[in-house]
Amino acid sequence: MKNKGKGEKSERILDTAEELFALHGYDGVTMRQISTGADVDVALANYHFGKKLDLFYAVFNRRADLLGATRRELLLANQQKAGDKPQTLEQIIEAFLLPLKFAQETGDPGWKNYMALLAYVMTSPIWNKRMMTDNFDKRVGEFIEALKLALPKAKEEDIHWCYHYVSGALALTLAQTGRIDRLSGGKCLSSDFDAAYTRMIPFVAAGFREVCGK
Amino acid sequence: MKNKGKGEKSERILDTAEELFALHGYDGVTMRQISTGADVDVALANYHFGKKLDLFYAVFNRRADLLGATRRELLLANQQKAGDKPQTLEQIIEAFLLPLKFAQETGDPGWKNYMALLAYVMTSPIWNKRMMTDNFDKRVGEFIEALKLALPKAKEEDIHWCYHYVSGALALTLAQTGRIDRLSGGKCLSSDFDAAYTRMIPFVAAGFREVCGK
DNA sequence: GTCTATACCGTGATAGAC
DNA sequence: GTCTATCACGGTATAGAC
Repeated sequence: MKNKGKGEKSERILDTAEELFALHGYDGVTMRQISTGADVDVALANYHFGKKLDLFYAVFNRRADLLGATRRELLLANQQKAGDKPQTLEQIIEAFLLPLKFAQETGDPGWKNYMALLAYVMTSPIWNKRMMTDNFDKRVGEFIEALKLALPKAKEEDIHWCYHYVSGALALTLAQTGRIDRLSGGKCLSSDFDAAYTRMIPFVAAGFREVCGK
Repeated sequence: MKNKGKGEKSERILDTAEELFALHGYDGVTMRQISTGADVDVALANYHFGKKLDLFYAVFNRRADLLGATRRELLLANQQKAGDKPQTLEQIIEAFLLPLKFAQETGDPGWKNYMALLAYVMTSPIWNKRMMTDNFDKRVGEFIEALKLALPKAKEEDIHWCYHYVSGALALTLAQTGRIDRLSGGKCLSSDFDAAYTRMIPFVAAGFREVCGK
């Protein structure tokens, strides 16, 4: 039976691959860079995970499930709290964003790399189609449904476009490009997820209300 | 003197490279794919543009100047129209977004590819640092200044973060990943820039007002 | 000056021996 | 699990045709 990530070297391969893929993209990374970074033999990644492409999927899927589960839990918990009334917009958006903030706060640097990887996949025409479909789209569907309940007057297209803007704002945040650092002369930091999320929630909530009606 | 883009083959190389880089990223494209796509010899791209990296820069810079100039013109025209009063938020945001809409409406498919390329560069930690600094940051500085005038009560950090959200929403739109098509069951289309821009303006304007104060 | 044919050499992914 | 060989492919330089 193939080791599914229990071995130490196996984990190191995933961690290194995650970091490098996040920074340089799939094609910008070689198996040799990964094995060198993980301090293992060139062939070991192959042995554990198969081809390069399968390693990429393994890296992406490792944390995807956990993220999806946390999002779902938060959304359901809020729904129970709200009882019969629809949730507020802010609650829904929080349930969507907070799991990423929590992950970041674990201190595991792997999560930071994973977020940049997620941004890469979200914004790539190629990878988005191949990878977001299986792992994320279903969960997003649940959010869209919650949004419809919270915004009963809204047209469906308007909700979808607004969700798209949230998704974009989130993706650029996850990408941690360092641009806001430059543009603000150091007053804001790409690494400051807390600053990003606290403003993002009111920002997008106001946007939703404006476009989708109160 | 080297041909700076006047020759027909030279243009074909740029167009093909633009399309492929936009879709697969820098490392995902080979010089041979580019020359095959442009139907020219492998060595010709080298002759006109030098190394692969220089070709990438040539592709990126070709339309960057035009885009920046149009943005500047619109911003200045609005400032003159407004006279002493500060511009409205909506005007500023429009001056920022409309040039991309216009470019799209020229019907030149190259612009569509360029937009996806721009999204790629904007969201990549590596390329953002290398390429957005020279070409775009100065112009963005002017927008941020205009925003400060329109939102006199705002803290500088708040403006920067809100600009960051706009930038993200825009990047994901430019990337044309096709995700909104899937999630909306075909009700919305990635290719429909008009739908994207008309909602984006009120969406982000409301967000700015919420976070940065009226 | 524009372009093609071709050759070079390094590097990459991966399979198979151990 | 590891080491090594294979073989294709990639970027780029050069020589010379038009």
